[in-house]
Amino acid sequence: MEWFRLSEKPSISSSTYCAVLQLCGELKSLQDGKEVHSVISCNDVQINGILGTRLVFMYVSCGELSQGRLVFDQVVNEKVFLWNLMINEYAKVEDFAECVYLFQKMLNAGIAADSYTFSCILKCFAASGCSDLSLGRSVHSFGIKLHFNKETKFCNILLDMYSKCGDLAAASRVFEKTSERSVVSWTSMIQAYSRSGLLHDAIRLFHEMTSSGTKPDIFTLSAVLHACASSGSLESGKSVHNYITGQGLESNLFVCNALMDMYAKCGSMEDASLVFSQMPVKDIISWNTIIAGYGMHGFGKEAIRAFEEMRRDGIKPDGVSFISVLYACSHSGLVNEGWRFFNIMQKECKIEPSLEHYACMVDLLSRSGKLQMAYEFIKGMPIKPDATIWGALLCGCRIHHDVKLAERVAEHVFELEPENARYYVLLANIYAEAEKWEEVKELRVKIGRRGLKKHPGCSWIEVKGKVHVFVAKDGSHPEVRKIEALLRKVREGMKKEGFSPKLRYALMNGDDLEKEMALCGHSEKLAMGFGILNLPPGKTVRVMKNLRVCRDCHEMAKFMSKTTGREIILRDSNFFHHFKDGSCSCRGFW
DNA sequence: ATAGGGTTAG
Repeated sequence: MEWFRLSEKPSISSSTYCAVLQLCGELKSLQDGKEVHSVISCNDVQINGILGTRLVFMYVSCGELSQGRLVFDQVVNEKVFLWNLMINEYAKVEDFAECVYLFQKMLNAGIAADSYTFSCILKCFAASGCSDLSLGRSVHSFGIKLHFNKETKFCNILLDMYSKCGDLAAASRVFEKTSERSVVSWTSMIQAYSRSGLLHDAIRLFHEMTSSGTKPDIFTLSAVLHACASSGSLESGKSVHNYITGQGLESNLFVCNALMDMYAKCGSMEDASLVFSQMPVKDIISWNTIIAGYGMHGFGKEAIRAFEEMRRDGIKPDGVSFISVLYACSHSGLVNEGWRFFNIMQKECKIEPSLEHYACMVDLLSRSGKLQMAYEFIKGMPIKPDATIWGALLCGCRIHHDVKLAERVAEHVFELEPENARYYVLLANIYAEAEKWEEVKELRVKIGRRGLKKHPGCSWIEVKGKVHVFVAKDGSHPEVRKIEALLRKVREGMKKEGFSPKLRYALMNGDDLEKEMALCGHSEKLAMGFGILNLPPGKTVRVMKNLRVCRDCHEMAKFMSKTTGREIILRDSNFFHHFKDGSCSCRGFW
């Protein structure tokens, strides 16, 4: 710039301006860039396509998209590169409409799009997760006409676009047709299965990939570990871990973070903390993952200890760290500690609490029975509470059987999210547990009228590498008779020791025997029974469930852990229960 | 001269 300022302006050639602008763009110095632009204007230098491109590049690199667009509109541009530059910028800020507009304008101007143009526009489709896929499809077929489907990169971005827009079948077709699959193709397809909830297909594809000779990289490993984590397949996760060690990637930061998360979500905090302790370098995500892991398992004290250790290590907690530690407090009933962190966050760390933080606090208060205080807390929030905030209080009302307050809270929830079946089901359960059958019926009608669907309860367990799925009241599993016989025996044993079935959780109107039968059909009981019958003696029974665990099942699990001498680890939609010697790690806070 | 996939909380 010094040299530029001193030089005789009229003698500077266009290509020199280009070089200087290029530099300004790369250094992101808008001030200098603007100065060069004004010199160009003052000296009446003609802004041709080449110089215009540099100007646009300089502005967009400095984050001045609208300035860049002004220049773009002024210059005559016949080069595809400049159009790509512009389209890519709009794709980055997810301005879907502008991307499409420029794309069409470009075609009208007779400029031939290249594969990069397509990748920019498809990236924008993917980012917006567009519900209407017809545009994406037409861009796809247009790309085929130009034979871009021979290019692996083009296919990969297409695959990703379909996957992010929720069309798994189309994504899979693209994958099948990709002739030269790269590691990115495989990773994207694994991710596509994972996104659609087909976690075991994701894991299967990973094994297919390794046997096909394509070597997974850290992106692939993170993706497959995430699939293991979501499905809770500890055995699959361990086999991936073995692969990682074999490749010498066991010290990689990303891989370790994903590994820890996998172990935590598969119910093994021992393995998670082992990975954590052996990491040579830890970042904030590593710490947040371990804190959240302890929280999920009801190890509140350990979560707090990790949080303090992180601060001693000189890592500044971020918003997620506080969500994790508050969540841990709430699942361990540590109300005072929770308040303390909520204050530290604001006063010491200067972090403005977000909706998630408020949700944690409402959860903390209402879970521990301070329902009225939680209500006042919501009323005093400086930002507008959303459905999850009121939903947390509604959950608390269920735990503490407060029907009156639940009705008031539900009004807020239904107003904010009228289409979410979860909340209607939650209120219906509160009514059912209070035996208010008329109200239950009314709500069921309401759910039906709105065309909403309740997710059926479903549990699964891994035995010898195979996943066995149980759905409530579903007798299709070949061993269901044997399981039921076992459960009946357990129930008799419980009754002898004075544990009566928690009939209010049968959620149905009927006589006691009917209720007891309904409770016995719960999917988590079936899965636990199957595990006890089929796993070698002494081996921990690990069961996953898609919804919250039922209270009666919780009692039975405690009892079974005592009579069989086994540990039972049960993962529900947001928490782990460790049953051992007749008690549970959650100590009632869930 | 430009490019594609991944890890935490809810």
